Amino acid sequence: MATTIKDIARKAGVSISTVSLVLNRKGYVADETRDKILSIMEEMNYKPLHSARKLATQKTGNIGYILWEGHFSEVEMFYSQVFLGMEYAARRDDYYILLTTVNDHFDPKEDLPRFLKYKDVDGVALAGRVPLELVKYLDDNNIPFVLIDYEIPGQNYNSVKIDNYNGAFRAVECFVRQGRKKIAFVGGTFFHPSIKERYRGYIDVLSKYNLISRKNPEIYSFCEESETSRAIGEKGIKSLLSSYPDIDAVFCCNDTTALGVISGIQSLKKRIPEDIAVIGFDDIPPSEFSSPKLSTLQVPKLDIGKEAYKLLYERICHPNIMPQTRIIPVELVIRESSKCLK
Amino acid sequence: MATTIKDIARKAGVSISTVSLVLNRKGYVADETRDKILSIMEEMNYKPLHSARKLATQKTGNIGYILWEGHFSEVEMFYSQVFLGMEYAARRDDYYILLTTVNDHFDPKEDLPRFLKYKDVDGVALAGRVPLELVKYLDDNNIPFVLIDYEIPGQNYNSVKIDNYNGAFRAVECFVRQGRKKIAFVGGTFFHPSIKERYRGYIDVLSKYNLISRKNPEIYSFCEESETSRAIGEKGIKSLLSSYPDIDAVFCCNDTTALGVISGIQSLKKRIPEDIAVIGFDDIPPSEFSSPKLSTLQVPKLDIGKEAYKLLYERICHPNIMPQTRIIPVELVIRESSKCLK
DNA sequence: CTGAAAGCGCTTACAG
DNA sequence: CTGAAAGCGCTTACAG
Repeated sequence: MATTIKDIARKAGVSISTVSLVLNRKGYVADETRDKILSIMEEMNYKPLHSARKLATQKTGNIGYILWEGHFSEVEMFYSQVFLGMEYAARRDDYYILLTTVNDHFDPKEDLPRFLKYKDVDGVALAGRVPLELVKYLDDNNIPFVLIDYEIPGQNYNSVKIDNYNGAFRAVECFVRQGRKKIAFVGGTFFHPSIKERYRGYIDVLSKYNLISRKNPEIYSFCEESETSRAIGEKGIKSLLSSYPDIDAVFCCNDTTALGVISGIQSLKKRIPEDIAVIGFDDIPPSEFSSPKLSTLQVPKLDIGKEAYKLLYERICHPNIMPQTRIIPVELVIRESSKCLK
Repeated sequence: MATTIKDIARKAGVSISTVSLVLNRKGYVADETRDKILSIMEEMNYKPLHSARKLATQKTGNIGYILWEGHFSEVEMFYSQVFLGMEYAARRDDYYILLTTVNDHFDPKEDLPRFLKYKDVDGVALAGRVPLELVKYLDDNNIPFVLIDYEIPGQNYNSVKIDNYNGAFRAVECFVRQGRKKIAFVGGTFFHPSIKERYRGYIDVLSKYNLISRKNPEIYSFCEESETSRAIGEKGIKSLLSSYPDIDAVFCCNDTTALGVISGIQSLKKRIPEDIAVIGFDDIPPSEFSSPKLSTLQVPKLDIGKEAYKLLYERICHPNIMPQTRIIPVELVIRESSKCLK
């Protein structure tokens, strides 16, 4: 048998109430008493039993982390890193993070994650694109939640976002400063708000520098209505180059796509960055090892998880505070694929 | 307030004991009573509170899943998929899986995962290479555990392994059948038993077909003492080809390495599979999209997780059963990188 | 086959 | 500042 609060109380010659008070840093306890109890706890290696605590406080001590299955199964380490960031942050408050996935076809009656069905979480983080019905369910049932890298138009929810617009803006502006004129965009479905925002940043730079205008309305962009992949990147750039062989820079909606773009450019025997410069978005691990190494916008994944946790935690503690949005800045990392030409 | 066992009992006109009995499918309850209770539960959407249940049964209802941080942060989706497999299997018994990472430098006093420190799990799955001290800790403390894709020499623990040897054997034999003679191996550290086994399979095929022998002892293998990566694959094949330009096939310790090998071969302007055939191991998602598409040994990741769960569960229920090892078969998937030549 | 009662290990007003 | 007591929602011998 593990040692319990009773054992501590007995050994310290106090009641279990007092032990509980010092355990929870609540109420007034004489310094002397507190120190004694603390040292006995230490000595006996006492750890309160979570299930007992949860039963008494009517809290679950868990947070759910829900990810669309497609995201989890693909090359995306992105949301796994965000998960880790949450898990690190949650240690502070002894929260456990329960990870599960949901499908596209989501019916709240059938597909509700177990931890929601059994009310085993105090709140939920939704990572990336998730079914609307799920969000609605959480909202209707007053379950605190936070959206990560996703937003629902017209709704004001707790959310943590990447600074997609400014990141894209900076990347494309960097091309312009290098004197590049024909800057293409390769991406996936705009169904994901992040991609849309990145595209918006791209367009705004072109406008700012008159690279598109009324007399020059051509936009070199390829967007496939599907999840991003290397394959799409390769296909996209090949398609663009066949129509516009003088493209000299490509901004990609993310690194996965960019790695495909690099392959595509190389298979056409063009040089990177001499002929065409490439910048991605996300900074996934392979980007550092690609050849040439991929320039990209570094997204601090662990920080995103951490912020998401903090937001969610606040909401759990104060259910009535206003929903907040936190924008996480990104950093432009210039590597070989967009090096400045001499 | 959610509905409790009391509410059900009152409405059914029975005691909470009886409700509990039907909840747990225990003891004898009159069919009529049972049906009535069941339908009332359904009607009131009753779900037992896990923390209360856990407190009463002295079980935690959780299983820990521990992963070396390096594995989680790298390109490896492998162990995430295994995790998913466990999570699916665990639904059957209402177990939650708690995922966390550990570092290389592991001190049981400092770095013990929270769920172990607080005794919040009934058992633990160890995925891939984990610190020996951790395994020792679990063993010493009689905490049920299962090793996934890892083994500890000289120890007989519950474990789920990939059929590395036979997979490798089949892949290399496939090269031989195509008439290839100079078959190379590119890999990472043998510190990981799986890689060692794959190498063993490779060598045994060479011996079987007299591709190595006393008068022909040359082995074309490159193994870097580090974690595998695309970079290592690229470096490895370039190094091998500079010494042995007539290599006509490469078996790689895993797909990540193989993708690097492909880049390396392509940068040297050799054709795949005409000049050199390539086979990897694991079947990670990018392998299907590489150009050429990578032949590989498909490892059923979800099944591994499922088996690991089952093994662990049995062990939790029957602490004294003998440790078992389950070998999960793999399937050779021939894609473009090792297509047969006409 | 069913119910009353004790117990799991904690928290939390409340009284002093 | 501290303790006695009730309570959180369940399970489990035990008695009948």
